[in-house]
Amino acid sequence: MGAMRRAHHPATEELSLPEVMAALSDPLRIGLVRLLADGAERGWGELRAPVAKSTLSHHLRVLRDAGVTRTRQEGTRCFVVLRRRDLEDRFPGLVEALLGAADAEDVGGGVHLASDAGSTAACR
Amino acid sequence: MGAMRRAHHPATEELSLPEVMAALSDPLRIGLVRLLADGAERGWGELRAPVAKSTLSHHLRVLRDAGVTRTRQEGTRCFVVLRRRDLEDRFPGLVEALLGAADAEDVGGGVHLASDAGSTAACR
DNA sequence: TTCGTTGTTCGTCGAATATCGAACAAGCTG
DNA sequence: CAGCTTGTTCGATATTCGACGAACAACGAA
Repeated sequence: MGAMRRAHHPATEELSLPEVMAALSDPLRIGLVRLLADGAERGWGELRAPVAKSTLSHHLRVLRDAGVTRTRQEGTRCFVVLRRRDLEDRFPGLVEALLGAADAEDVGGGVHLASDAGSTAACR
Repeated sequence: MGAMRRAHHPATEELSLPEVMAALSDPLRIGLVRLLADGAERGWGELRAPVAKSTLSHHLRVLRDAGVTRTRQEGTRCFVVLRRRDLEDRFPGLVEALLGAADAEDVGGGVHLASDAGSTAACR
């Protein structure tokens, strides 16, 4: 793939509150964070969103540049994980509050895993 | 003044998480929210920020439209107050987390009250 | 009524953002 | 090596955003 040259990944101390807030102000990106909320590392290929792959790549980059997620590359594919610990250290309670609110109104519901049946209606 | 026609003020149930997050992703607006964090209603004239008044008006509008603040008009001047209760109802913990993080790194420190000596160095 | 005060709105600019399709690059696979 | 898969990057748009100064509107005061 495109090398993902210099994946950047800001250090914990470098996280910027406005930047993180901005990264978390897009429904699609909130949806991605919700998917990653369980702490599991997800493969790019598992992610399904109603946008072109280049657009999804862009959003994942915004999250990564802001320090919200960490991307790892393994062979041809890459994996994403939420940097929950780092975020909690710098902005205590922020992610939890966001996730609570986002779940309550299903923000970013268009984003789901490949294994999911139909987004909201997971079971049955 | 410019009438402030149809101040809009979304109802509590209408608050949008992405919109609120976006409103809170600007350093200057975060600074304003920090000023209003004590729950006190502030007059427009008390607010000091390193931008033109039209720009400040714009930011206050963004906050109001997103439902973060409420603006009241009294005669010639208007007053602003943080809609903390409403925000807490819809997005529990969000404002508190934001304020905690913002205070920790003095985000939006350029915004202060007219009575403040020099922003950070309040006393002496 | 004529000012002065106080904010809002307008027009404009440059920068940033969201999106897409196409081209590209880096690893596997055959 | 040739080809496939998987993402990234590159334009190209269209939209939005932040900022400013100037014009405007509403109210109180002289």
